[in-house]
Amino acid sequence: MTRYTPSEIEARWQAAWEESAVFKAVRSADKPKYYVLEMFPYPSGRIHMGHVRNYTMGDVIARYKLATGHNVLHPMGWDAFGMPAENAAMAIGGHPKDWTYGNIKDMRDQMKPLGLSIDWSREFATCDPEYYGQQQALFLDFLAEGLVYRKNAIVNWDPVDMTVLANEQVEAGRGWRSGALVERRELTQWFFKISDHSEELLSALETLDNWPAKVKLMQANWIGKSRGLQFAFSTVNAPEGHDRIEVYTTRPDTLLGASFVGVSPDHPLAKELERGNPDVAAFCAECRKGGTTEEAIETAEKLGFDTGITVRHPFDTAHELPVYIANFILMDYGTGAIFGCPAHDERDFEFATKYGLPIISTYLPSEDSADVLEEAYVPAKTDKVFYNRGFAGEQWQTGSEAIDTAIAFCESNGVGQGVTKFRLRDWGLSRQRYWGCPIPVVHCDTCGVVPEKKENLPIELPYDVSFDTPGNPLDRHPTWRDCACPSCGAPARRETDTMDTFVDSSWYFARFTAPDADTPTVMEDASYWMNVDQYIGGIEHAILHLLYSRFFARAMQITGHLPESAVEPFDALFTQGMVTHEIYQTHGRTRAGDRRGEGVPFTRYHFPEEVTQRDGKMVLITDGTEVEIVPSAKMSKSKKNVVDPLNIISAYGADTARWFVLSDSPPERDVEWTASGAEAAHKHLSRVWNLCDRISAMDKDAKGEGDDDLLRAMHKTSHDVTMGVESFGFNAAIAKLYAFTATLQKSKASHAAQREAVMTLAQLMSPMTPHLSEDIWAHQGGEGLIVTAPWPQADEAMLVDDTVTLPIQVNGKRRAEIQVPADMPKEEVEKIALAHEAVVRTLDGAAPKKVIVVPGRIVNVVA
RNA sequence: GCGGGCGUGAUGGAAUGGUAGACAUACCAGACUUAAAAUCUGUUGGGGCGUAGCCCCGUGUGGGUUCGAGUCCCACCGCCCGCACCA
Repeated sequence: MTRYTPSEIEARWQAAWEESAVFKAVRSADKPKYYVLEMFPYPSGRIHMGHVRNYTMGDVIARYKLATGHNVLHPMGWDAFGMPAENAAMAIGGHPKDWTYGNIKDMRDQMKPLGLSIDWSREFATCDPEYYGQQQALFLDFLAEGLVYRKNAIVNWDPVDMTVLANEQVEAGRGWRSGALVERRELTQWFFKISDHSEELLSALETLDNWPAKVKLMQANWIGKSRGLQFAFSTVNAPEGHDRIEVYTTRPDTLLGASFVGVSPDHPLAKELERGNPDVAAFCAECRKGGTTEEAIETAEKLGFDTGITVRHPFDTAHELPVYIANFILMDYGTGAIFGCPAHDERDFEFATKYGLPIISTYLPSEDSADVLEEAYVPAKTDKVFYNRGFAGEQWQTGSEAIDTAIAFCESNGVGQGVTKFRLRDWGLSRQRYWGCPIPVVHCDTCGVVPEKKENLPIELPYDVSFDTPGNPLDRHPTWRDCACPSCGAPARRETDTMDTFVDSSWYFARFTAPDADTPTVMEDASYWMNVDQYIGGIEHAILHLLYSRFFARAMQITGHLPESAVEPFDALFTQGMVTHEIYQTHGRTRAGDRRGEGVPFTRYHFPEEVTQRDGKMVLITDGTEVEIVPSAKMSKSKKNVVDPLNIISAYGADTARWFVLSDSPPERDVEWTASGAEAAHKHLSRVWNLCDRISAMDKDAKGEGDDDLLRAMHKTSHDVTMGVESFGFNAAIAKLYAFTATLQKSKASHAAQREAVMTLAQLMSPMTPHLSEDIWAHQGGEGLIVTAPWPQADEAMLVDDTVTLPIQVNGKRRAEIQVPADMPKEEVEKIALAHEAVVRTLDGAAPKKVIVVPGRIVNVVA
């Protein structure tokens, strides 16, 4: 008997696949195409279990589609620009380019042993000039089309990374990567006009039937559509040029409940007043300070400054309202000014109470409700309420109805107009960094901003830069920075900002369809391969990456780089869970002389390979100290709860790692990596291997028993596994494979039947454990490679048994079961069921009222 | 606050409205072995009885729809995630 030695067989079959070029994607008309893509990795230098899980899922789909007769495109690349490369250069010296390409080589070497069905001939990195040069070409086309523009803007400035961040990259007031508190700065920046597509990006979400509802919802919330009324208050005693204050409201039905007008500290009126009044200036400065931190937002008191200015109510010009500068009003939402309706808004209520402003209700729960409110009355917009100060529509109506009628009324009476606003703002793409795609424009004193000529692309990054001073090295690089104006030829200055790395990942999926083309895409290839049929990645990209990619697909369609059919580039999206692990920790106290002081408690973390189980406790291998176990959490280097895929591959083989990451949990949920689970996966693969050996050694002519049962089980397994793979039910599919393996192990069937069974088992396992499957296939004399063998078809006739076991319920409780032929008529089943001893006993002489027979399923007797 | 999701054995989790707990882990018992490892076999939701068997209870809690509910509906409790001074 031979032994299952993955290291040997895995290398052998990987070589065989490479030699036969089975994974090379070929365009041809004879087969349907299938494009499966996993979100490409950042080349940090090491693969982790999350990568293994992500790519294994994609691989299962890709191999399954290959076996079911598709032309499969399954590419891999590198999201290679970004700050870690510069940080590494600053920390350890060296050059971002060398660091990045070194990491790519390392990671490719670590990834190849996984045996993924990737067409490596299409590989590229976003830092390849051949890629980012085409990105620059795209940028120029977008510029010509008005999809990208330049403006002065208040931007989020990350003081640690010394760069600008998009709103999407600010999390709770901190930079998404550095964690530093974000500051406001005013700079001239490049922007993609994504906001022009807000409506489109929102409404098209409805067409994405195979996207998780959660992701669609998150995008919808992010785009943030609201319908409301925009109108102006005329001011009474405001400075010149401020005779009107534009406000936006989503609740125009509460207009008669207005008791004050509030403007943002960044509103032009506030800024005007600030210049002439030190008190206003002091107040505004106070508001701007630290206003972006989460704590500040949660705890900040509503602060207001009475400007002394008043405005006239549009419906009653004799009625004047005070104008406050208020800290809770955001300049970049709506018009930066609101009217306050304390009766129906908690925030306004708090403000009004504090500053002694009137609280005027416009609607109440009922006609006889008291008109003095103790707190803001804020019912759901779908609730019907009584409008005691309504001005349009019925007295009794829902908030939604009232809003619609109020907008119509205001429009026809010349008080503003109904407008739709979006929360989504334009995407600022300028970054003051070196390691990114240079923005291909030139600043000329006479011509202004001049696009670079396409024939000069790519504008390559210079290699000779240094990172010894903070800021952008391109700014300090005269020979690169200084150039001739593409328009007039006079000395000019290259744009030294580079593009946000999210640009790089917003079209890579399209580039994979023609990775070597000297245009961004080739329409013929894009038309054939697009869309991505199945996209797989982490939920953390639910908003940013996916929204930007959807915008890019539209922009590329407008500029003729993608067919119209590709405006939604990802037909199906799957967001997979993380790989988690228990955390092992012990506690200690610092010794004398520690810089933290003496006797300070601290936590020590231990790698999984440093602990072992002894007498039912987890202890340190070195000295037997018991460790505290913290429940499973995302693998993280700092907590040391990591398992290196390379160690698993060398200990058990890639097939074991692949099998295990899919086996224990549904793919969308987190999976906990456990040593015993990995062990079990490996044992199972060994069992299958031994099974194959045993069958090979059988007497070829021996008669067996139970051939039919075995083959029925085989067909059922084929059916169940196929359903599982099709619906991302990998864990359930694997359970069926475990069960079938046990059946086969116990089988006494003939050699022919067992051989067929083990070959089918190998095929059904092949998307998960491709190397082992190839080996079994070869051992059993299978034709060609298993990867190209057609997927097993379950024979419908073999899925139904001749006899079935029917449970019999009496009043919904199971009382007995009977074996009957599958095709027995209902009446006869009913007769047998009612005659059953247990049924008779339970009925106790009572006549059944009704008998429900669900063929092949169940019998229920209603007494 | 708004929006969404989830609650099933010791654990991860199965279950087109049709026998709840598949499969795996863990535990326990047994076989093989001088012994251990490995391997194999078996048991394991709770309770009860007259114990080849049968009965009762059981999918967070309480209701409802249904011949039949883990699954559908309502309310509540708990946990998780996303968004958030958004006018």
